[in-house]
Formats: sequence, C-alpha cells, structure tokens
Amino acid sequence: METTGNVSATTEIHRPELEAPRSPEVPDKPSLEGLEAKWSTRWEEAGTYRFDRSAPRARVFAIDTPPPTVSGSLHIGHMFSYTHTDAIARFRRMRGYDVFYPMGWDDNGLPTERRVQNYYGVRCDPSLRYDPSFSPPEKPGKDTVSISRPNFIELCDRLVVEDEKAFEHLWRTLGLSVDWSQNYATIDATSRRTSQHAFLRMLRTGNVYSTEAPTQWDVDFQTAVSQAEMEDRDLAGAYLRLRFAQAATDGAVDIETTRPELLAACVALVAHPEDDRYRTLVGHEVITPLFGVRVPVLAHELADPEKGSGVAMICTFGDSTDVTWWRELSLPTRTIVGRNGRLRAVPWGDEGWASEDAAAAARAYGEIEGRTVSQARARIVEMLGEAGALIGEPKPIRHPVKFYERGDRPLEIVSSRQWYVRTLVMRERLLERGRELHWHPPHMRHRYEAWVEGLNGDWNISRQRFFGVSFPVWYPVNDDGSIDHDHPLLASDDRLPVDPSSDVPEGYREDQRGEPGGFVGDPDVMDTWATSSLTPQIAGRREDDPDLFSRVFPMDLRPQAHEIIRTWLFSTIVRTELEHGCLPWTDTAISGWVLDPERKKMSKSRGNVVTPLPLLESHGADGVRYWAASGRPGVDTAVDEGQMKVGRRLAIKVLNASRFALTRRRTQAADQSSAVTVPLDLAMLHRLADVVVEATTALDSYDYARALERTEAFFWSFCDDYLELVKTRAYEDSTASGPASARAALAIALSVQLRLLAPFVPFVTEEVWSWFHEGSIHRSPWPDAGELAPAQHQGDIAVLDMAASVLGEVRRAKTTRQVSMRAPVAKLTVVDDPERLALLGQAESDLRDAGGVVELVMRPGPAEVIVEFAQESTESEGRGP
RNA sequence: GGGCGCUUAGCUCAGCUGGUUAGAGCAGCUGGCUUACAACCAGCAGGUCGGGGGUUCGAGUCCCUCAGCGCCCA
Repeated sequence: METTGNVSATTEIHRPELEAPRSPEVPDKPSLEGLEAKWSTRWEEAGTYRFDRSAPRARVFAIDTPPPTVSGSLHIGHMFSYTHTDAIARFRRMRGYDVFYPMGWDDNGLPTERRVQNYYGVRCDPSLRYDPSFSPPEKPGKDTVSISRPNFIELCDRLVVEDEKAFEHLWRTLGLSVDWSQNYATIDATSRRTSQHAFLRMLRTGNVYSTEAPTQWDVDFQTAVSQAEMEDRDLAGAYLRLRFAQAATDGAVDIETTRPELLAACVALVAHPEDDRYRTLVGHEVITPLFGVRVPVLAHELADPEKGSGVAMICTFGDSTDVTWWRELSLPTRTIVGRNGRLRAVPWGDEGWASEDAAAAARAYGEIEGRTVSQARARIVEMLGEAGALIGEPKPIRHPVKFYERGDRPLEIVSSRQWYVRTLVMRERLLERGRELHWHPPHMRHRYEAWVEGLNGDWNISRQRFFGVSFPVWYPVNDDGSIDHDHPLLASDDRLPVDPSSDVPEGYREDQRGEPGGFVGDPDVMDTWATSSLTPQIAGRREDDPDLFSRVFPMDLRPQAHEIIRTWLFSTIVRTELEHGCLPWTDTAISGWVLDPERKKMSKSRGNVVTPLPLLESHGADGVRYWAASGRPGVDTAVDEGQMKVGRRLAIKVLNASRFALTRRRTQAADQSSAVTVPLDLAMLHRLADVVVEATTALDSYDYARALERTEAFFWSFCDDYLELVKTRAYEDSTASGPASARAALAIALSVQLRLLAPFVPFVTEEVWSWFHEGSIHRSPWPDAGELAPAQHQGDIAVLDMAASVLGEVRRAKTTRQVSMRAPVAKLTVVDDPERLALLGQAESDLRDAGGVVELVMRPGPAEVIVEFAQESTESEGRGP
C-alpha cells in the first residue's frame, strides 16, 4: 500500500504491534446482548483509552471536545456528532497516536441557573447573606424561596453533579473512547482559575476594558447579552406618523416610528444630508409632542430618505442605529426604559429633562410610567391621537427585532458598565486565522468569515447573573460613597480563583466592604463563552500542568456543530490568538444537525425531540453509531431507525461471519500470508488492500462516513460471494495447500476487516477480537501495507469478479426456477473470451462447489452463461459475466 | 437584501479530478429452512439525476440561468 496524505509525515509514530492470535474460543450462539455493559467496564478497568502523558507532542492527537451543557436534557444530536469524533479518535489511536480525548461539562451559566430555579423552586437574591444551614425543599414549593448567592451556587454545584452522571453513563454506553481521568467542568476551580488568569492578562495587555455604554439588555433575565447571543425574530409592528412642531416657526415636521413609546427619550431628529426636502430644516429645533422637549434636527448619512418621511426620531435608545447617531452626533442621554423593561420615573423640569411645559410633560409621562414597553406603546398612541399629533392611520408591518436567543421579549438598550474584549481591531488577524484552519467540510469557513466581517462591536463579556466565573476584580469606594471604576483592584495570580463577593482585596478588611474608603467587588460574572473559549487551555491544564499543556497544545481537532461557529469556535480563536498568537487547533470538523424523522428541526416546543437511551436499548450502541457514522460531515441528518437496524444487522453479521472464519481456522496455528497461494484468495485480499487504502485516506481527511461505506460494502460482498465460494474448500479437513490458503486468507481478511470496522462498531469488533486475542482491538494497529502486500502483488482481482459473476448467474437461474440454492446444476456452460475463461479457470473448483455444478464447460465466444438442470433440459440464459 | 448548502429510485443517501448500460441500503414483490447467520439467504422490479440553456467527441459531474427547500448573516 502506498502511503497517502499525512501518513508519511507520521513516521515517528509508534505503530502498535499486531498481537499474534491465540487459539480461538468461539461461542456457539454469539450475541450482541450486554456487550455495552461488558466492554465499557473492561475498557475502564484496563485503561484502554488512557492518555499516555509521557508522549511527545508529535505523537499526540489532541481533541478539543465540546463540553455538553449538562443542564440540558440528553439529546440525540449529542450521540450523532460525538460518534463522528469518536470514530476519528479510534482511528488515530490505532494509527499509533496517543489520543488526548478529554470530556468536559459545560455547567457554567444561565441554563444551570434556570434548571436550579425550577428544580428546587428557588431564586437568587444577591442582597441576602449566606445561610450555612440552608437545605432546599424536596420538591419546589408553591412559593419561590429567595436564597443568597452562595447558597444558590451550592445548589448549582449539587445539581450539575447529578446531571453529569447521567451524561457519563450515556457516553460510556455509546462507547466513546474518552479518557475519563481527563474530565473538566467549565465551572470547576481549574476553569475558574484559567479564565480569571486569562482575564487579568488581557487587562494588563489592554485587550479588555470596561466602560459605561449602551448595552443590549434582556429585561426578563436582567442581563446584558453579546452580539453572538442575539437573533432576529420577525414581529408584527406598525409605522406611526408623528407631528413635531417647529420651535421657531409655525411649521411642522412629520416623522415615522415603530416605537412611539420612546418619544419621551427623543433627543434629536435626523435627515440625510443630501435630502433637499429637509436641508433648510437641519440646524433648527423642533418640539416633541406631548412632552414639549426642544430637540435639534441634524444630518447624518444613516438617515434613509426612502424610509417613511425621510426624517427619523433619535431616542436613547431604540436600536443600534440610535446608538450610532447618539455617539457620532454627541447627543445627550435621556433614558426612560429601566432594566426591568418598565418605564422608570424621570424628573421633568430638572437638568436634562427640560420641557416647554414641565407640568404637562410630567402629566403625560405619568400615564406611562411604570408600565411595560408594550403597555406604554398602546397608551401613548391613544394620547398622541387625542393630542392630534398622530397623522393618518398606523401602517402595519412585519420587521426583524433583536432578541436574546433564550429570551421572550425584545431586547432593550440600556446604559451600563460592562467589560469588553477588543475584537474589532483583530478582525484581519481573525480572518487570516480562519484561512489557516482546515475546515471539514470546507464551506463551513464561510460561516466564520461572515460572522467576523459582520462584527459591529467589541465582545461584551459581562453578565449580570449569579452562577458563573466572577471577574477577579474589586473597586475602591470613594469617600463620598461613589465607586471608582477607573482604578480596579486586581486579585494576585496566586490567589485565583477568587470570588470578589466573598473574598477581600489585598490591603483591605471584610468590614470595609461597601464602606466609603473601602471596596466593592465586581458584581457580575463572565459570559459563559469567556470561559468555554478557553477549553484548550482548560483541558490541557495550562495553569497547573505546563508539561501536559506543552504536549497537547495547540490541539489537532475541534469538533463541533455549525450553529456555534459564531460563538464557541470564534471566541476560542480570539482567546488563543490573544494568549498565544496562534490557532488553537489545526483542523475543525463541523457536524450537521439531527432532524426528526420528518426532516424537521427538533425542538422542545415542537415536542419532536428524540431521546437517546431508548434507541441505544433497542438497536444497541453499535447500531446507533452506525446510523450516526453514516451521516456525512457537516450534513444535516434525519433520525432513521431503519439505518440503526441496518447497523445492528451488520454487527450480527460480523459475529456470524467471524464465527465461521474462526471455526475453520481452529486447526491452524498461525495465519501466514505466505500460506495464501490460491488465486481466488489472493484476489480477495488484493481487493481488501484497496479498501484499506480508501478507508485510510478517507479517515485521514476526517471523512469517516466514506470509510465506513467502503468497508461495509466490501464486507457484505466478502460474505455473500467470497465466503460462499471458499466454504467447501475451507471445510476440507486437510493440510493441503488449497484448504490452508483459504483458512489463512479468511483469517487475514477477518483480522483486517474487524480493525477497519472497529472505529464504527467498537463493541462487536472488540467482542469478536477477544475470541482470539488477549489485548484490545482498539489498541491494535490500523491495517496497512505490510499485511496485504503479497496479495496486492500477486492477486488478480478479476478472478474474484469472474467467479462471483458466474455464481450470480447460477443463483439467478435457481431463483427463476424457484428451486433451492442447494439444487445441483447438471451442466454449466460459460462462454467468454479465452483470457477471461483462463481467469475463471483459476477458481473453477470453488465455483463448482459453491454452485453445486456437476459439469462445467468453458468455451470461447460471445459472453453468455448457460445453466442446465437435471431432468428438464431447458436452458437458462444469462447475460455475460 | 447578501452569502452558503441542498434537489439523483416510494424513502434515506453514495456517485471524488467529466468517460462503459447511473449505484447502495430500506420499503415493495417473488422464491428458498442453505451445517456462519431465518434477527438469514437468493433474485426481481423501480430513475427523462429539480426545469431550461451552454461548453465538450462525451455532462448526474463543469459554466450560466430559473425554481423550490434549508441554514447563516444583515
């Protein structure tokens, strides 16, 4: 076999030795039952998948495993994509790599918070003190119990442990070849230390900064969200035309808006500088209806003359364009939407809230104060109508509105202090890294590029939540009680991880917390992606095991789903670029989605989510894995129990075919390839050698599905044709070269095929392997040239093709006559050209045995096969072979 | 609005740099208990490769265009 792809580059890899087989012990009735429990236990005991941490980097294949969100329910999509990765991991291991394959749990963040709230019926109130005696109710009570932040976090920690057990059981049943001694969790001490340390480094290098700025805000979760967590949803709305009076004249200006409730937050009107209709108006002032606020009319390119009247109302803040105008035109801030999504009280007449008629403004505002945004909208439309400021009828539209991906109400923009990672200035470098990375399939790179090119702000990593990694930062409290955000007090590296809500900064005492001259902790936690973007550093133990880290980083493979390219993949590239100036991995394999059997996207709300465990029970892990591995890289794949049944049948076939091959072999001490001398046997091994090359090439390029397909196709024809052809010869109880050749070829072919199938159906292949080996098949060498080279040089595949083809004609004739396959053929006449007849002649006796042929006649002529049975002399003519 | 992907047998999908008569599995139909396997085996049938145009000796494959579906981004 020629080496291909990066095979030649891995010459330093230590290839496992192929263990000499022992005398086989074959069960009479082999079965798949219980293989998952049996082998997952033995693999654990034997440390089959244990990472050898003495391996040099060149011998290591490191996988940056996606940590599943444990607080979510088990999902068939997990089994699908993790099977793909596992097939690659097993292949690499057999190729002699030391595979670093850890498992992580993403227990950090909002999903866990929500689950804890619902599971225990509690909510976090950060103003409460820690209660060491608190224990949660058995069942959620009628009323929600308020508990302190440390108590809440304890419950999070307690629950995720349970969830992780369920996941681990699933993974072991599925047969993932994970090294379970390399676990991590995104909230554990290692992760928190890694994350906080990286944060402090970014702070020192200036790659992270905090600022008070307009921020996308979810009013229900009451937290900021980043661009990566937002999505557009189409919502019904209406354009309303509002009339503003000109301050200096009797004239009026009409604007159109979908958010009239923000009228009180209006700080200016804006028109396009080239719009002749409003050129004279720009620079003058107008007065808002209802609130009587004087605001300027300004010019800016982003005002769209085609939209509405061509003049827009700038509010603080209705959307991101408002933010842009506010910033670029240096406008004042008049915020009316509070963090809870209700209109807050504002001091009409005071500084910043000047009005032509403050009393009337306060009266009008009193109608909407305290209401939600949508309630306020309804009321203010009525009031505008009564005031005659509403022109014409509302024009209903559907338009995209920004939502938090987990949220239920549109995002609002509020001004708040947040930490940001400087990603915008990195744009070009990030694109360059995207081009360096090997994408499987390649077109997934476009998703990344579109995202990086579309970045419109730095990455906000502050979240106003409870269960997450804290910022290792406190702030001095000035003598007047205000907080000095410009001189943060940083935790020293050796104290990490810290929780600023309970730990005290150096040089301070706990009783100075919140006091003038004292300190306060940063109240926020980091975005979960700010931590999970460091999975290579966390899994590789950068903080506490630099030696390990040097052996596994940069990693080789990031497997993940396509919908988190913009979050996980993107943020990991950002962080590794900032930390190390390189890519975190050389390759990424992007898996598709699992769709329901009707090819619809699965979702809880649709109620079409397929749970994995029942499938594992009815089809076996190998069956489920077979279905998963049949899904092409990056391609969305429907749940198909039919495919799982096929996989199970394949596994059963492996048991039975192996039993046959090994039973024949019982008298044979060794399987010498030199014993294979019969042309038919050499032909079969030659074809198998081609399959080995194909499968190896495919797996080298992460195309597990192709490798499986080729291997499986060979295996079935091996069973249907080759096995049938040599059956009689292999049964012959003799040491003659013919039978010996068949037995040796069967043994070699079995060994090679089991190993080719091992990454896909690890349980059945291990079971069969154990019948005649001491060690694990998963630590055996991947098949290669050495084992099949003699056959490749001597075997002519056409011998097998000819024999199988003529045998097919014999079967056709028997089926047509509706007779048993055992029915004898009185005379078989094969007409073909002399060269092909010569090839067939090399398999003549096998063909006669397999077909039950009494007399075989071969003569030159146009291709034709004639099958004659005793008694009836009718001829059955087949097409030429 | 921009981008990416998909469209091949009733269903699920292969078909790689163009090259015999377009393949597989499932489902369907017809048979067969055959000492590896009846959870099995053998065979049959089923397709104007989404539509149109082009390049070529030759197109499922390359180019253009249209349509439908899905996803990503705005």
